[in-house]
Amino acid sequence: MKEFAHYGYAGATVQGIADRAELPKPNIIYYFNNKQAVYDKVLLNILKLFQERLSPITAEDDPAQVLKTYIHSKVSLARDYPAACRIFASEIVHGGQNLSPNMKQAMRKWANRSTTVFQQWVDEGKMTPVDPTHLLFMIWGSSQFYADYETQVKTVINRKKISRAHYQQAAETICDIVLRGCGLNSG
Amino acid sequence: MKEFAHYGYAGATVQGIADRAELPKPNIIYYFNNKQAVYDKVLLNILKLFQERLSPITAEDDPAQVLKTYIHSKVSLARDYPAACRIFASEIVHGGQNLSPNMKQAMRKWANRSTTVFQQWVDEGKMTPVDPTHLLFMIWGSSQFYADYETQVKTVINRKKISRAHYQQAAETICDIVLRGCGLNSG
DNA sequence: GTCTATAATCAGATAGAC
DNA sequence: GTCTATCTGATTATAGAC
Repeated sequence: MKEFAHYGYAGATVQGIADRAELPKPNIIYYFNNKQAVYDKVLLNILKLFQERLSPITAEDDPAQVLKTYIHSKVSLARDYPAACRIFASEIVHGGQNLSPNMKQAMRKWANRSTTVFQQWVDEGKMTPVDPTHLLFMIWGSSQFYADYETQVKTVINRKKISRAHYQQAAETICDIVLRGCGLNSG
Repeated sequence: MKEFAHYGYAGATVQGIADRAELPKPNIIYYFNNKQAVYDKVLLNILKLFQERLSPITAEDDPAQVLKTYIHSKVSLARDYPAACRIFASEIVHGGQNLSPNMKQAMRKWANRSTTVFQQWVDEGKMTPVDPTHLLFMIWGSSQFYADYETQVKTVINRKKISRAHYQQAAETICDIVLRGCGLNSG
C-alpha cells in the first residue's frame, strides 16, 4: 500500500514492494503472480476497509447525529489510513480502470441508499431541502481532502504533520457547516 | 496534459505524448530535453491557469457574493479543465515532489490571505464563527471533487457524462450549504 | 517454498542523416 | 529543425538450483 500510495500504480515497482516487505523480488511474483494482481488485492482490501470503518447513513435516529457520526468516521479514516485513501483517490483520478463492475455497483448502491435517506429527511421536514447527491459529494470531498491533499494541508498550515487536534477541528468544522447548512442545528 | 492526467507521471510515456501531438518521439525530447521537463512545464501552466481562472477572495463587497463567485469559478474550473485539475490532484496525492518551493510558498500565501479575510468577516460579525482554514479546505475539497472524482460522480449519478446542469446544481448546492453554514443567508 | 541468475520487454534518451 | 534507427537502463517476469 505504501509503495502504490507513494508512486502510483505505474511508478510502483515490484522491487520496491519486495524491499518494504524485506523479501526477495521473485517471492512477490510467486505469491501474487504479477504486479497487477498485487494491486488488485490492495484495492480490494481498501474497499473492505472502507466498508468496515464507515458508519452507515440510515433513516433511524436523528439526522444530525447520523451525519455527525458519519463525518467523524470519514475524517478518522483519512487520519488513520491515509495511504489507503490516497490509493483509492489515485485510482479514481486516473479513471478507475482497475475497479471491477462489482465494486462500482457497490458504490452506486451505497450512494443511492444514502441519498434516499437524505431525501426522506427532507420530505419529513427534518432537513432544509438540498440536493441529496451533491450533499453526499460535499461530505465526501471535504473529508477525503485531509488524506488526498495532505501535502497541501501541511503546506498551508505550515506544519510537518497534521496533529490529532487538527483532524478533530476539521471534523467539527465540517459537521458545523454541514449541519447548519442543512438546517440541523442540534447540539 | 491528457497523457499525464490519464496515466500519472510514471505511467505517461513520451511516445504517448508524441502520438497525441502527432509528432515523432525525439521531437518531444528535442523541444523539452526530457520527460521531467515536459511535466514541469505542464505543472507550471496548470498553476498559471488556476491563478487566472479563480476569482480572488477579498474583504471588499459582501461575503456572500465573494464566496458565491469563488465557488462558481472553482466548479467551472473543474468542469472546463478536468485534466489540469486531475494532474494537480495526482501530484499532491503522490506527495507534491515536483512542486517547487516557490509554488508551495504561493499556495501558502494565497491561503493565508483568504483565511485572513474569513477571520475579518467573523470579527466584524458578518459571519458565524467557523475555523477559516477548514472552511477553505471544505470549499476546495467540495469543488475539486467534480474533477478529481469525476469517475465516481459518473458512477453514482449513472451517466456517461456530467452535464452542465449537474455542474450548475453542484455549485448551487455547495453555495447553499456553505453560505447557510456560515450564517450568510442573502439571496 | 525460497532464492539467485537471467531472459524479455519496454521506455527514455541519443546519434546522426537530411 | 526534423526524423529514422539505435543504444542504454530499468523493470517485469521466468528458469531452475536448493
